[in-house]
Amino acid sequence: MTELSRKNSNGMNDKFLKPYNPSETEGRIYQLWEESGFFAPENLPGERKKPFTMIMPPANANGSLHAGHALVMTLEDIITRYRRMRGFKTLWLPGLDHAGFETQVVYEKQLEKEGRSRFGMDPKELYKEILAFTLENSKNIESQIRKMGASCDWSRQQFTLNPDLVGKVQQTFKKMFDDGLVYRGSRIVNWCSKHATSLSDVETESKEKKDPFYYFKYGPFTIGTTRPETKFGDKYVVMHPDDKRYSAYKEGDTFPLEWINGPITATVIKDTAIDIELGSGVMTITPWHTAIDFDIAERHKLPKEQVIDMRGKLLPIAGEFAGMKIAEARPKIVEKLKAKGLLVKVDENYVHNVPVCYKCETPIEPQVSPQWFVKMKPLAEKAIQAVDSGKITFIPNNYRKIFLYWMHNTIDWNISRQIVWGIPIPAKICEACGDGVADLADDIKKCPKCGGSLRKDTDTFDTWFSSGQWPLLTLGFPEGKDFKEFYPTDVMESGSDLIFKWIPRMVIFGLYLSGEVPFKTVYLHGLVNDAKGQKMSKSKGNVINPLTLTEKFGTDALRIGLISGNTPGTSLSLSEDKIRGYKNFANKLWNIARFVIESTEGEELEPAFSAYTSADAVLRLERHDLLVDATKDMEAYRFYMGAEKLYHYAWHTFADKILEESKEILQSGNAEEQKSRKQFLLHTLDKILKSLHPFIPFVTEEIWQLWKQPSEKEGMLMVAEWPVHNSPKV
RNA sequence: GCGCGUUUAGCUCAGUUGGUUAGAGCGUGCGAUUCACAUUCGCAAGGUCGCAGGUUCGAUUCCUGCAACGCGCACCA
Repeated sequence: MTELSRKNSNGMNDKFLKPYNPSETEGRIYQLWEESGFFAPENLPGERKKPFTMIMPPANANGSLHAGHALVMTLEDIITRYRRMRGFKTLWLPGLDHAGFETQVVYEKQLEKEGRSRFGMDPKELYKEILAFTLENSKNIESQIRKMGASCDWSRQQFTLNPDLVGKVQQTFKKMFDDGLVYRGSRIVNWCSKHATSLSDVETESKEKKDPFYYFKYGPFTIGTTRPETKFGDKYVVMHPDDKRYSAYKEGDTFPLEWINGPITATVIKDTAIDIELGSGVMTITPWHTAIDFDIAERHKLPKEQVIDMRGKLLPIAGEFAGMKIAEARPKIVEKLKAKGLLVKVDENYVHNVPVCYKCETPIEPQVSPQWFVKMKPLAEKAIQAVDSGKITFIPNNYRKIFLYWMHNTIDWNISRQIVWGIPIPAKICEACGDGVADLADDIKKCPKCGGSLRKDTDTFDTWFSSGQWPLLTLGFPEGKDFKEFYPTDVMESGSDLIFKWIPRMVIFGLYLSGEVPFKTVYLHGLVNDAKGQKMSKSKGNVINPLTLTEKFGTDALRIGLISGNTPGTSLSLSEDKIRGYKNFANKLWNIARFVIESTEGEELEPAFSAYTSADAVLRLERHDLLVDATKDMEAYRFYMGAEKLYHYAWHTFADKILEESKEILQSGNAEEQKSRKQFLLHTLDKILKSLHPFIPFVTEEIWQLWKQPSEKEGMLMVAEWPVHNSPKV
């Protein structure tokens, strides 16, 4: 305080004589905020009845802050600070996600570097190592979130692996099992052979690949494939029932043929899933490794045979090729078929999209595997209803369509993962019939279906199974005090890439467990790309570290640079030049404050002052219109626009025009004119600081502290009232 | 292939329900500046608003078609 209150002979604070220094200021100001306790809603001054709640998307506890996080923190902090200044009982609740598969992948990479592998490690030991790794990293993330100025309530911080939360997630599983919404089934799943786990449909990506497309003679038919290595067990040939070319063949007809490893007998199947137009209109099926084939086999009750094992090697069915990896076996198999005269032709330029593991890009090997599934249809229907009836608003609005499309086309969700890093599935598996049963208390001893003996399930939940319940879990559903007060939350702000992965799951769990939507508004921001609009990636070397930018230009500059011109939903290009420009703005504001304080020496801001000259009255009206306009933008989540308007007003209207002409008035105007102008300047500085505070909290608070020198913490800008009082219609 | 989106100044992008001379930031050029700020100020150049139709008194804005790009989904027959 001594430093803050030191003034020079003119009454000016010495600090203003130097340029604004973010690195000296930010840590100190954040500490001031945090110590005030105002991040927690119950500590906020005044009487606040209406709650405003936003849950922070839990950061992955496995890395450090990237440019995308910086945007999340900025947007959400703007929303939070604005609501707080509007008098809401504001809660922004932070948290961390163990990020199951993601984290395990990161850790496995580290193991690889050390020449170790998770295969063969004691699962408990591995879990302990990853936990230590995660806890270490999470400290990093937290301090980086603080650096961004995030005014979130650290006292309520949550972690998905807190024992309390783990218990609740497991209870949800039990409830869903009892309600018939979770079942165990041997179905075709996305399998990553490298990581040896199943993945949900959103954990795969398609990658364009050019592969040779082979045509083989299959008895009297020609079949095409890019994957000859799966064809060993193919003994059903399928065609469309309406295909005239093959009307001579009847369902169930058999014929002998020479195949890869010798003569086999094939059977004709007719199925409408076949596309007559495509190729020869005939294909053989590999039910164990192709989703469509699996469905056909199910429909016709055909046997399924595994050809490739869970680590991507061929099984004994492949004969001489057994034990080989796919890449090695494929050319050899083609060679053999060619030698036998069965190779008809090869199209070398076949381009297709191959699903790959989104982490390691290993091609997904569909496998039939016993897993836990969530029945999506009944849950999705509720979500559709909620959105259709307007209970959830999407910003931008086109995500509503995407959300609904997704919900109308759900497939059952595979929630079990064969990894240790995650929440254990509280279930037992029957050794005899393979069925599973939810078992929270570990007190079921015999299979309820067949009486067989049981083993404990060693799988863990898909991470989205827990993060899908995040709004409920963080607020202490069902009995927590916070849950009663703050649920449903107001806004969920998230990356647009999570429109499938995360948003629908939260809606589904919210409706299923609590009967209410988890949030009323979904705000989706786009990707943060580099200056050229290219996606940032380590391999391209164009990753911009937000913390480097805060050190160089200050957090405020980064924040407002990320926000202005960034419309929701679309990706933005982040360039250093832009941020540099906003660094100048922080300093400009600093000097505006210095000038106003200096030139109004001896004059106190009179809240009720009204004796403005006619010229000043006009300026006052303009200022009012601008602030109302900006408030509308805030209410409509047009932060990019509000920020720009306020920026433009502060710099190009207030500083460039009004301050310039004030020099004249303050020197040669009469007493009335001078008084009027001084009051106008003081009021305007006051309102500019307040309205810009959500965007650039550090410099505005620092100026405020130096200017007002509040003796009570209630006098902080952070909890000052927003300069427009009523809610303008948007 | 299906769906969603984008296309406006050299670059990155705004443009709020169709309405005079289409805007911002950065960049560029010229000039100013001992007086809050060289992290400054003023002035300027620069756009057939992707292309082709249509609706309208009037279209960057609405509709149709096309093209290019991006994203998502499907497809390894």
